[in-house]
Amino acid sequence: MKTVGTAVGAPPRPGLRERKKQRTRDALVRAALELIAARGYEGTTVDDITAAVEVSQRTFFRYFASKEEVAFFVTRLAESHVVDAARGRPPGEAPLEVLRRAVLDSWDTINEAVEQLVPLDLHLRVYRVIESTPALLAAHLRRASELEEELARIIAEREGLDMDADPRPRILVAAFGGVIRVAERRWSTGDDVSVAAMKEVMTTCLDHVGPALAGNWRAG
Amino acid sequence: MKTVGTAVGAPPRPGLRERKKQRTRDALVRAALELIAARGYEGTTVDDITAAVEVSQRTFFRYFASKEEVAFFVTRLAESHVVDAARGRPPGEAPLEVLRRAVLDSWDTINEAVEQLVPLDLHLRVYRVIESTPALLAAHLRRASELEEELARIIAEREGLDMDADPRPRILVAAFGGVIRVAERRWSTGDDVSVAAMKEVMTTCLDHVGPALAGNWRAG
DNA sequence: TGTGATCTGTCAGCGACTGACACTAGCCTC
DNA sequence: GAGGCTAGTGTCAGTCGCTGACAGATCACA
Repeated sequence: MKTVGTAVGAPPRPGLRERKKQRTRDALVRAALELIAARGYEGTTVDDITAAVEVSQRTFFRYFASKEEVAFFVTRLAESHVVDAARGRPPGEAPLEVLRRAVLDSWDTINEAVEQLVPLDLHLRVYRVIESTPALLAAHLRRASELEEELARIIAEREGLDMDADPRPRILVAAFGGVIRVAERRWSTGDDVSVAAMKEVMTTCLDHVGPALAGNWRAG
Repeated sequence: MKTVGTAVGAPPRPGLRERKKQRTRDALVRAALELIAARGYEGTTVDDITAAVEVSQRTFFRYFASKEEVAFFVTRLAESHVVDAARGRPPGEAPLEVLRRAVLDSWDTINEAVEQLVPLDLHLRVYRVIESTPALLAAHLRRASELEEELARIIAEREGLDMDADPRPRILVAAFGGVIRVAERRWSTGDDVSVAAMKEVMTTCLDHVGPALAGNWRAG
């Protein structure tokens, strides 16, 4: 009984108000990312962003809890895709394989979803700013640790374990997460920033974990 | 020719000025940690801290770059001990063993050094605040990642590798670091907060990594 | 069309942090 | 021991991120 004149089952087309909100939110995100990519994070004030979109500062903070949050808007999208992919893995699959496939397979849909919002190139430039800005890097790592907690929950549930009694889900995910971050960094600072390259870097990094943990590796 | 009246080779006793600085720095750290442990991080303003020590806010920021920094003063001590321990490991030892021993063996000297500055119990209470305050947790993770970078450098050097060409040092350290963080958290939230308990938690967590990464672990 | 819920802008204010300046106190030389 | 030099401190003013309170505008819906 919310709207009239729309077919049952069809997604009720949002009203004017909702669409307006969506538009200003998107405009804020785009302006923010553009400015951050160009002038850096600290070099961009919230007033700069709101001036570009012609809204008040107060409005900005009604959409985003902090200046940080807008910088991670796209990243957030990617994270939710990974979680969904992990949830969708077939039962019985080995835990590490679940994580591996969740990350690798979700990349295509991630890029597609990102493009809807901002150019992929812009996102990459912002990502590099995140990696090189202490305050943002800290926030990024905290977000990553929250994502790991979520993934650990999924693994624990799949395996029928109590996360607080058995440390293995968190351990696996923590080790995995550490490796992913190394791979992310190698990819974003490398020459080839294509999706294929990203997958390749991830794969080789993951393949190195076992051997790296096992004993002496003089035989490079 | 710096001072007169002190035997050659003896550490030149710092002048009155230097001692005064040391005293206010220590007083600020102690007051800050006490307040943070009692009222939480956000509940403690810099003005609260400086009022307790009777110095101006400006002085605080000449000693510490940020409010965060003072919260990590003790943590910082511990970190440097771990790095030193890793550097002191005998050549030829396997990389993972270097990290393991560096962390486990340095704990005794860490606690000793911490006690010089503040009661161990206070440090533990502050640590729990760090873990439960988003802003501090983020900073903590960033610091940890810097520590990992340093450890990766040490490993790479020991093994005669170029860190930027060979990802294995960073991968190993990242995986290791992830596990250590899980162990830290398990320990700090558990009942037994003794050093022995800490070592035991670390050991069991580290022993789980290999098996956790390897395939299916239904056999609990 | 009018009524009520939502969204927005303005304003005032807090807390972290910084630059500039003046003042004080330990240091060092003569 | 008086002098100047330097380093440490306090005061002040200002920026930036962020929030609560209020008032006016805008949309939804009967």
